[in-house]
Amino acid sequence: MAEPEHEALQERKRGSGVKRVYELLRDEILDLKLPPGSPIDEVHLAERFGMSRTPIREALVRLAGEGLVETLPNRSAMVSNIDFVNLHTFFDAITLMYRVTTRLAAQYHRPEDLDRIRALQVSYAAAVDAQDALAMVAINRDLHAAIAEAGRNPYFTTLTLRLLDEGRRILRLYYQSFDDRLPREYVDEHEAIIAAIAARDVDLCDRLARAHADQIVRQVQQFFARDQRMNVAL
Amino acid sequence: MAEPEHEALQERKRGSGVKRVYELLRDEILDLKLPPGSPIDEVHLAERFGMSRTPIREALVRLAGEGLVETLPNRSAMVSNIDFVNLHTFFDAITLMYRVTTRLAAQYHRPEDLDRIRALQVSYAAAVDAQDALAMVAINRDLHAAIAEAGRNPYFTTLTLRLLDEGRRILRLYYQSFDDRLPREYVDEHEAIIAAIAARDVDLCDRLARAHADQIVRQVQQFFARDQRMNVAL
DNA sequence: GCGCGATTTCTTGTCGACAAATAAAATGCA
DNA sequence: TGCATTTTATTTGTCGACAAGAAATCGCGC
Repeated sequence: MAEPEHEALQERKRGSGVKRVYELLRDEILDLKLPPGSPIDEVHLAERFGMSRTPIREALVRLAGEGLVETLPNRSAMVSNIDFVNLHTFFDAITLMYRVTTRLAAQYHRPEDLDRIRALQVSYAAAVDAQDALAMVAINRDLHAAIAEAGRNPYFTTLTLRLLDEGRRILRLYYQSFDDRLPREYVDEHEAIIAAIAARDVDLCDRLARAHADQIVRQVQQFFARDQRMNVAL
Repeated sequence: MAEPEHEALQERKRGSGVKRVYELLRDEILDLKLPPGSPIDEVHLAERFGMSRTPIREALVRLAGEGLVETLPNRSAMVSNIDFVNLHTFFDAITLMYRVTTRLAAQYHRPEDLDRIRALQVSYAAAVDAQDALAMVAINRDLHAAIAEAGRNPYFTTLTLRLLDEGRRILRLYYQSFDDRLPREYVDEHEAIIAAIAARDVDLCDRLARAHADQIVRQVQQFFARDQRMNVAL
């Protein structure tokens, strides 16, 4: 019998329910705590969070809108699968978004954007030094999200965020394969990109972002190519 | 007293309610029948569609996810405003998506894609000949959507669709300014793009798509620059 | 023992109702 | 009369319940 999530026997405020379950469910999906393909039972979640099915439902609809859960009519929703067959479409998209958002950041960033980006870069380097792969993945997402924000194009920012989140699941599979020796080179590449943004050098940003993305893509592809899990997951 | 939408006193099937109200509401927003900024009353919609508030609510959540309605906590949802100040971000985004999806279409299209695209192009030319601006806008959307589909990258396709829909509202304002003499040149440009896709000429696709997008952007920008409505809407 | 249909169970989709939160109206006071 | 405060009214957010659809179970005939 699942307890109603320790702290919250009562709801704190009126609109907080959906937000809580949305964010937590989201995190659990992206952290692979809820494995792709696993079914999602509404009543189960309702008792777990100690609330009615209505707010659960709304959270699921939102997650479905972002492609994180799939819903079939009259059947249980499930955590959406990672499409290994068409993984290249993901790589194409995130490579382009890396390039575009970095270019725009070079054009439109403001001083406070650079402060945020540099602070994240410090955290990123610390995570690499500490060999903390999980933190590294999470901060990498936040770093590129901050760069996208600095570009100030909401359409590109939205797509980039979606790709970064989807990428969190993929990188999770990737980085958990080598628990030691996190690549120091990403830190240097980030450093170069940030410098190019600060210098407002658009072309250099484009080249660096493309090289950065290509490098990640190459490594992840190599990993999936030699890993059996890929074929199993098909 | 609003009648429950003529035909449907009873629901046809179980899951059809949300879909119906979602699509209709969506169309009304994109056709500017529901002007930007107008509030959306849930109970009003509920009686209008002859159903409970629950499915209405779900449709609104979905529309909010696509950015077509904005919701404030404990306050009425409203049709999202068109952000004239940052219109250039929209133009940047749709220009890039035109280029990318057309390139990808050249690479990955299949014969049946070309059939669909050519059929839409015929409809488009017919709409131009008939001086039907509304149909022209709608078919233009479907045509570029079909091109994006042929490119087979769901991330780009999703963003392109969102931009095309948002663009439907903007083009609506634009085209209703001149009711006669619809530009024949767009037909020719489309024709050239389709030929380049069929020839699988990626570079040509890129150039043509960019020129096509730039041309539309230029015209619309000129329109908004000289139109007072822009400043009013700020 | 096994295939196939009926029945039961289980989960979702929808409903009507109630309470919280906000907006609007009315009241009191200077 | 003008402003602050209380009261009312409207609208959302959440709830529990019920019915429809689909999956699982059971029963029956072969």
